[in-house]
Amino acid sequence: MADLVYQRIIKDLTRRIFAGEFAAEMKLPDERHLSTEYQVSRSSIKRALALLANDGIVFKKRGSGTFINPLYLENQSLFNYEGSNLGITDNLQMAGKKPGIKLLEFAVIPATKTLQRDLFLQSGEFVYQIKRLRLLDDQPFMIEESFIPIKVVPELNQEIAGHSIFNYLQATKKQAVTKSFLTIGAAPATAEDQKLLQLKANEPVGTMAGIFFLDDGTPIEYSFMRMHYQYLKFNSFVAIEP
Amino acid sequence: MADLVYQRIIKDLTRRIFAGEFAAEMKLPDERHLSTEYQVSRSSIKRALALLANDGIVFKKRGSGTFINPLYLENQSLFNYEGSNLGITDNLQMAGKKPGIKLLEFAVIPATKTLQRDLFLQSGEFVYQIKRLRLLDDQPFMIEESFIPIKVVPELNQEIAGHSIFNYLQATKKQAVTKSFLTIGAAPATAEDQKLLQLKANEPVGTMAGIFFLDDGTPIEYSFMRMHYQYLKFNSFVAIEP
DNA sequence: TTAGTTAATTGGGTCGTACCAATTAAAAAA
DNA sequence: TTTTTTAATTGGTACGACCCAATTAACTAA
Repeated sequence: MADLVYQRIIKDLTRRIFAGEFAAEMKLPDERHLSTEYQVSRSSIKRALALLANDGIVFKKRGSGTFINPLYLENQSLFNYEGSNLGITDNLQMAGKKPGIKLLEFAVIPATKTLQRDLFLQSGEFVYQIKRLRLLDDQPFMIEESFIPIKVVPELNQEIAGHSIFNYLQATKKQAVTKSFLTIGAAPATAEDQKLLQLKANEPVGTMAGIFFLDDGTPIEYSFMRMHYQYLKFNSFVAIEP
Repeated sequence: MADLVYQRIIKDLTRRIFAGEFAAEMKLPDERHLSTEYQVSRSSIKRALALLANDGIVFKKRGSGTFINPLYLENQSLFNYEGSNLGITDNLQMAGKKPGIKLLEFAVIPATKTLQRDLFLQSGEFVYQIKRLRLLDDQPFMIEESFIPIKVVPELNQEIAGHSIFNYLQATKKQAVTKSFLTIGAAPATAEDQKLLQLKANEPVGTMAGIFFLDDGTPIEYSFMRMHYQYLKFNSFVAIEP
């Protein structure tokens, strides 16, 4: 993973940032200095910094320097899309917790109108309906209901659904889920939410609904997630062109 | 705008894509061909294509080519972020509702340690503390507490704070807010939330905390927002590198 | 024909140079 | 001292060279 120069730089700079090495000035050394320090070209440094800036970890001011985004230090996102997959399982491992999955339901149903549109299916096609409870260190935190077209993984079964489906796809078909379109929201907890997520009466759930795509643009899954509100920390860096 | 090479390429390629020039194969010419065609270096072509891929307009497959994302042609609005400003007011106008602002508090306070760090202020600098209730069609939906450095807009007063500050900045200083770093979450409603937002006992609030930046990277505002949960709908297109 | 191998195609990564543009620091002038 | 001018600093853009890696097309052998 870190065999590429710019990825190595990103990894190390991120580590140093979170270790507080630049906390005094909240500013990174200039590009030319980093270039000689890491013994790589300035181009590679620029590439690494550009990606860090794109994630909102740092931001650059021409003529002034590259500065650390202080908010990023505070809120290390639960859904910190690093690595090679967008799946929940993978990202939570990075948070240092042990992810778990409890399969609640597993069925095959005809795709509804909405699913046909969202997953680009023809009328009459079928999808898996998979309801799972996600755990962190054996503590439930999210209810996930997923719909996956049968034609994508005809061999899917309860055994596979008990683990990370994205990991299975990547292992067997070498197809990584690299894009997603999500809608984040909040809602009062239902009775089921309260029971499964161990919520008190007035505690809400965070919701995430969205489509996941393979690298080639194929929509592969529609998911609706309800999670313990304390676990919904979604960081977003938005930049629009002037 | 289009005086830069890669921006010129992006603009022209986008035009050609939507004109259907490549609709037959849904594939762009290879990078080396584009390089000679546009009489620019392959590096610039790569840069342009990388940005197009980043927006989900095309996707690249090593060894195969650069392909047009059919989803983008079919449902452009899904991926597009329109507008020239990030402010709440502006975006909600698009939803067709009439935005309103009720000023709750307006004060000048010394920047706290956290604010000093988040807004890159020196010790001893002052900020406006502005608490506002946001309305849509005269219906309250969000409590917003903002902190803006005095030095950015020394002339700010209660009159101005009663309207969109971002619009004021753009109108008077020609400085648009083009970047933001937000953390989205959910929380149970406090007594104040319930009163101001007319929430029932078990109904939660959505929270958004973040920094807003000018185009040049200057942090201009730290905001903490608590909104009626039905109004928290945050769309996010995430793509990671394979 | 089929299966396996090789070559060509195509995007990816790295390096280094050159110059530009915005900011800041230093120096000079008022 | 204050203001203005100049120089140094720092990120931005562009170019082109070189090689790598994944895919596809062409070729070869069974």
